[in-house]
Amino acid sequence: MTARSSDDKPRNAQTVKALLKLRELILSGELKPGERVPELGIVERLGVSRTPIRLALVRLEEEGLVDCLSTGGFTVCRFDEQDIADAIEVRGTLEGMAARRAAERRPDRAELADIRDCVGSLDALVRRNNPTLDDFSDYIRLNERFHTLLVELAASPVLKRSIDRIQQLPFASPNAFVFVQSELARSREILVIAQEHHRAILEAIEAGEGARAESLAREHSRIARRNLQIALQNQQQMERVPGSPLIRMRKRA
Amino acid sequence: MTARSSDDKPRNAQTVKALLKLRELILSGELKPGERVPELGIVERLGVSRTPIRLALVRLEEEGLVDCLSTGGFTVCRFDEQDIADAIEVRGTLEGMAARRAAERRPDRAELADIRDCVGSLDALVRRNNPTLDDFSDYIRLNERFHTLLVELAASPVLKRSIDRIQQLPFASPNAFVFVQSELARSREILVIAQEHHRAILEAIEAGEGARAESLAREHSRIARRNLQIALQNQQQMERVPGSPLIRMRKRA
DNA sequence: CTGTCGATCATTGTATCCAATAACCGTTCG
DNA sequence: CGAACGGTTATTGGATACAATGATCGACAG
Repeated sequence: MTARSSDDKPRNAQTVKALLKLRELILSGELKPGERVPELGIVERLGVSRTPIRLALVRLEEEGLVDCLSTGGFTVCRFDEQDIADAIEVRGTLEGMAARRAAERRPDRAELADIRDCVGSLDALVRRNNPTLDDFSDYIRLNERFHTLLVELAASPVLKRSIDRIQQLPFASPNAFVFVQSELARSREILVIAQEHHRAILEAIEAGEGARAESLAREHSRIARRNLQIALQNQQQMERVPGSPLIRMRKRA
Repeated sequence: MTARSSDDKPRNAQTVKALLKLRELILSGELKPGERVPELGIVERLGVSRTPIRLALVRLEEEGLVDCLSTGGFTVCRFDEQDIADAIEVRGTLEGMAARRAAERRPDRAELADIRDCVGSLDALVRRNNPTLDDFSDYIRLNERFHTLLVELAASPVLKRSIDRIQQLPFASPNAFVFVQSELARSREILVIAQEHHRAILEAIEAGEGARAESLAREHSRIARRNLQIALQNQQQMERVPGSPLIRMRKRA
């Protein structure tokens, strides 16, 4: 989609701009859930003609961020707590399948080099007694890398695509709720547990233990579920979840 | 997407036409894997202007049937045997999650009525000693219904959407390989086994046995995997697989 | 013969316009 | 007050035109 020609400017630069900006308007809450996306308003706002905007909206619909109306046009989608939890679980289920497939493939030394390095780096990070904000930043980067490498080890384009697609929902990504950990009194402990999962998943893959790898990867996604529950008790944290304006909070009786 | 106004003609009738026709051209092999989709050629062929065609192509890209080129435009995707097997497995994994979630929800009598009827109808069908072609037709309809109802019982829009998306690949649908069974000498036996799975999945859901339901649903998708293997030995059968022109057959050395 | 360059043509992305239809508002009636 | 209707305005889908760029072909040089 970000089709790039030789000078690195996409051939469809206006469509890319429309897509990025629209996504931003939606995720920031400027375009509110349930409201119609006003094409002409976006035209004025972005300085792009309607055509690329309409192409971008079709893509955003496939991402799950907008729905089309029977009368024409699009509205911004809304998600509730259950949707978030389910998205995390779908990701965990598919990553579980990726871990199992990775183990079943019996990857060789060269294939495992990157993920071993990554787990080693995560280990060194987690071993620090008082994690700084920089440490947390590094953790987020390496965590994402671990998940990416895990999926690549499964060597299945179809599976990767399915995982990428659920992760188009911003709150479904592996790092979506990691920030919650950084604010807990026992934040280091949770890092320790998460890293134990990473390490054990790698170990299971190395040993060709598919069922173990799958179970561990699915349990690993439970950390995000736990963080979701924590964030739900804290409005300020919930506001920091990627895509939070799309999330309808349950009314307090 | 098929946004329909009050008189049942979609407001975007040209875009729908373009989408349906393009999909057909791709799945029938008229637009060949690896080849560029010629917009103007499609304009002439369908009698639709370029705008709806381009909107349809973006949707087909999200379906996985076309890829965009860095130089602009789209090419038809190609899949190999591993992609098919993986698509079936992703579907099975997600349907496994659906079955587990359905069981965990403890649905009441009313919620289970439809799927019970469906399983009952499948039972009556499978009990016949010599299945006719009409029987097979009914089987296909009821089989699809079973899978649809199963996913609905999970009561998760996010999960349903993930399953719908993998099923956009034609060879990943629950019925994609059922025809292979109709041509086997022991075709009734395979129906019996498949129906045992349906029945047991329902039983597990009724009993709230999530792990059992999940395992059964995943094993159930293995029937399609088996039929894939059978079809791979038989060029004529392989040609009848939905989307077969997209599939690159392995060269015989 | 092969590679490079330039010209031409075909294709695609985008902007703009037109027409259809949905939404909104005001008025009237029960 | 609420519902129905009609008129007006706004919005969206589709068609078309224009410009940019990629692909192709022929000529020339090494």
